[in-house]
Amino acid sequence: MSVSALPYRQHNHDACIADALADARAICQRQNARLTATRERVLELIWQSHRPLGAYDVLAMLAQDGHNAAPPTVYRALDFLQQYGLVHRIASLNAFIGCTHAGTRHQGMFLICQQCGNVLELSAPDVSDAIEGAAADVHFRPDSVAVEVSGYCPRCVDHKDE
Amino acid sequence: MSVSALPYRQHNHDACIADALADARAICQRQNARLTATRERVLELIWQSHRPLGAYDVLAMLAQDGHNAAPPTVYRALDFLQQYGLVHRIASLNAFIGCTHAGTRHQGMFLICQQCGNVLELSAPDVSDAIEGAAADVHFRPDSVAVEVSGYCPRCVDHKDE
DNA sequence: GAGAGGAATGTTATAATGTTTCAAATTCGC
DNA sequence: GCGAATTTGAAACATTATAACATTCCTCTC
Repeated sequence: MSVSALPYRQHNHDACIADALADARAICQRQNARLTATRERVLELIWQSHRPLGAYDVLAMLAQDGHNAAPPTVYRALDFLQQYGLVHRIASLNAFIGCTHAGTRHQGMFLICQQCGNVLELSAPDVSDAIEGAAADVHFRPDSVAVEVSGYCPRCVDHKDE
Repeated sequence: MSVSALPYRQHNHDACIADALADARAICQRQNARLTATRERVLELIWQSHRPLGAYDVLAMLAQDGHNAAPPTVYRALDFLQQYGLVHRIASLNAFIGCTHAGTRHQGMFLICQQCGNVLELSAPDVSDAIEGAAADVHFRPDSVAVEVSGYCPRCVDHKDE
């Protein structure tokens, strides 16, 4: 819950990882969910950066550990992590990213930088409200919402044409 | 531009198709874009329902026409249609749907019914504004926005537990 | 209306992403 | 420890998407 809000700013990323893992352990314990070694390792790998990772990227990194895993291993771990709100899947990228609001009730909005690939997850109540409102207007009942915004982060917007 | 706003309501769907094709022809002519036979046929197929179609679904339907096409044919046609705003890709479904706001400047929001599979595209200025605002707050410059809401349409919300 | 140049399509192969299935191992509650 | 349930392993397969290169078609110019 203590994670820096701005991935593209200088920060001690090891702290991001450590925080995320600590949060995950707490969340799983509270819900009697088993954060097994594989699952934890996958979460750690996902958190290596603020760039989303594909399932097969994770698979390759596991292979470097000497863990000779097959695709289902990774997908299962990712399913588990998603279920407990520890990672999100970015549909437009077929990739996964660590959740920066784990444990809190939220509906993510993702700002994806086309240049550097970093993704910032925002919790934007205004956006959620507007979506709920628009859905209610046509009597649609939302279940899950994905807001994925592709564009340029503050660092990259200036150097776009170089 | 004359298309019914509510896919799951009774309507003369042939009119949807005819309108969409007429709009497409006008839009392409205005921009000197070639709406070739294949492209038009793909658009027509996409419009067969208000449910999104996968590229390989389109491919299979083309095959029934006797058109022995390969995947690139379909993907190229879809790319073209997307480029001119005639279809949208729903990332969370890996599928494509006819645009109900073709020709107008808009940023779609998609309401996807988990039960019946119909998709309603809304043009929701409130949502767009909220997203732009939230992005601006963190100095992010949006380029393209995808809002995909999964849930239950009015028709299905009542019969959900049967 | 011949021919050059560009756009569109055909064709083959392959890459990337995700799932099914069943067996083996581990963990949990008793 | 023992049975049940959960988790993981392993092999095969399904689905979605692209690369690369050849060919055809269209348009424009002369």
